[in-house]
Amino acid sequence: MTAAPEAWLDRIAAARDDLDRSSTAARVADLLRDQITAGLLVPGARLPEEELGKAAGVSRNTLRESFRLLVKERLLVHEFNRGVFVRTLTAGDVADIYRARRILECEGLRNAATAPPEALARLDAAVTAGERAAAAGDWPEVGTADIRFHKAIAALCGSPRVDEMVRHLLAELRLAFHQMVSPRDFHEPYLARNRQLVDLVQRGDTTAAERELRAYLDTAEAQLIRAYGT
Amino acid sequence: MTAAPEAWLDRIAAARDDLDRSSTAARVADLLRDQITAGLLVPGARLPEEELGKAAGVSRNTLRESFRLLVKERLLVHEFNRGVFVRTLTAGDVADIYRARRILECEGLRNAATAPPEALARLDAAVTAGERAAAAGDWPEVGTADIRFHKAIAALCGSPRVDEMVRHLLAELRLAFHQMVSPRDFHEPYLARNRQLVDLVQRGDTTAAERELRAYLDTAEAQLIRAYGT
DNA sequence: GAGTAGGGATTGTTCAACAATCCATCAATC
DNA sequence: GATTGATGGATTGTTGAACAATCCCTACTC
Repeated sequence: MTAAPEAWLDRIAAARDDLDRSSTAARVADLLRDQITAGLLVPGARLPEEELGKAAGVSRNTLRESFRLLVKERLLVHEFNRGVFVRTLTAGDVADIYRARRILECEGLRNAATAPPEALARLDAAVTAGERAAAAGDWPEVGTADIRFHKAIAALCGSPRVDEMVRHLLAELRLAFHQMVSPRDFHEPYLARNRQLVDLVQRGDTTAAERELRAYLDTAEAQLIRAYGT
Repeated sequence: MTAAPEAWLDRIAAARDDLDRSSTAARVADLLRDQITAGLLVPGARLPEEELGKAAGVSRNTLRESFRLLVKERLLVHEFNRGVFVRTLTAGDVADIYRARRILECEGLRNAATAPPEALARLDAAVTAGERAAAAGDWPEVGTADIRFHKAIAALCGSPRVDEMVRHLLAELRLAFHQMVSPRDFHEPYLARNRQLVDLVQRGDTTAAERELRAYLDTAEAQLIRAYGT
């Protein structure tokens, strides 16, 4: 016997939105977002309406709706009468993103004691996935697992709005990641620190965990800004 | 002699954006946002494309671009094939907004010690403006001064991204404010508490200030949710 | 009363057109 | 030689019309 008699109905209901219930503009935005976070669309690249619309198989108007969405997510910038471009982060942007991350992620750790067990489990799962990907030499996957880990930390706040903020912050940060020379050199040192962080949380020592997270973010920020040169 | 030889050039560059550099879609979005935050467009109201486009003097396509912006700001909701509506907050939404506010505003207070003096001055200015508006019986203005006060608290973080998050949170919250019966009854008790909060900050007692702010937000949230009934 | 077949109204999307703006190029001026 | 001015092509900004898809109300049937 499966769990509840209506479990499959719930699954259908949950997946309902993802089917047709979305406009083409939203789907094109998803497509572009994927290309950007995967690093295929590099910062500074221009997105011509006519050409891109033809490539995506949508009209200019629909494409422009997609652009508005991604501009609000700070992945694209819109220069009036000039077009839209993939955002290029300044060193100031990177600093501000880390400022916001420190606030939201540290708050997450402070709420670790009262967080539901499945939220804590997600922390461990993300770190484990990162370690496994590292063992397999799949460094891009290490990167996404790392991002999942930090989303899970912030999710300890238990706030959908905080979740969304962090999702946007980390998507933005990917714009900077792709200017790093080697994904491996950037991510490898953090594998052990992530594991240590989870251990501290599971041991209930949130104070030490927060101190460790701050140090973690400080060094990552410094490394990123150093690579930026700006 | 004026300061640097290029100082006026910098001023021009800084003011450059504010001129004509905005699309009609953005201007229409501003218009609608004003109507919503002023409470003239009530939650649940439907915004028909044809009719509204005619009223605003823009085409449907341009109007739809405006809609996308406001949907991302969570002031409108878009139901596929049904249209866009002014958002109606649930009790859960209100709770989540206050959860996020607690995080960001308390963090602001914790940074009060290292914040620049003009940021602290803005706190005092907002509270004073609220007191003056109350004396004049202008209760809507008391409300906007209160919002300015809380934006100033969060601004102590010194992060543009946090500023934007809080701006959106408070804009959303206005959707709930307008369901309150009397603006006066809602805002009046908080005038004295705001003043006390500023005093604590100026005295450097950020711990007491944070405690007071939490209590403040707790009661405001409870009051709002009680009025909601949901 | 429950179910169901129109059918009008609204949204989703495309297309074509034109004005406004940008940008590279070249010419003219001092 | 460097700055300014004019030219023209390319791209964006915005509009209007068109049509398919969908929703929702209504009238009808049983």
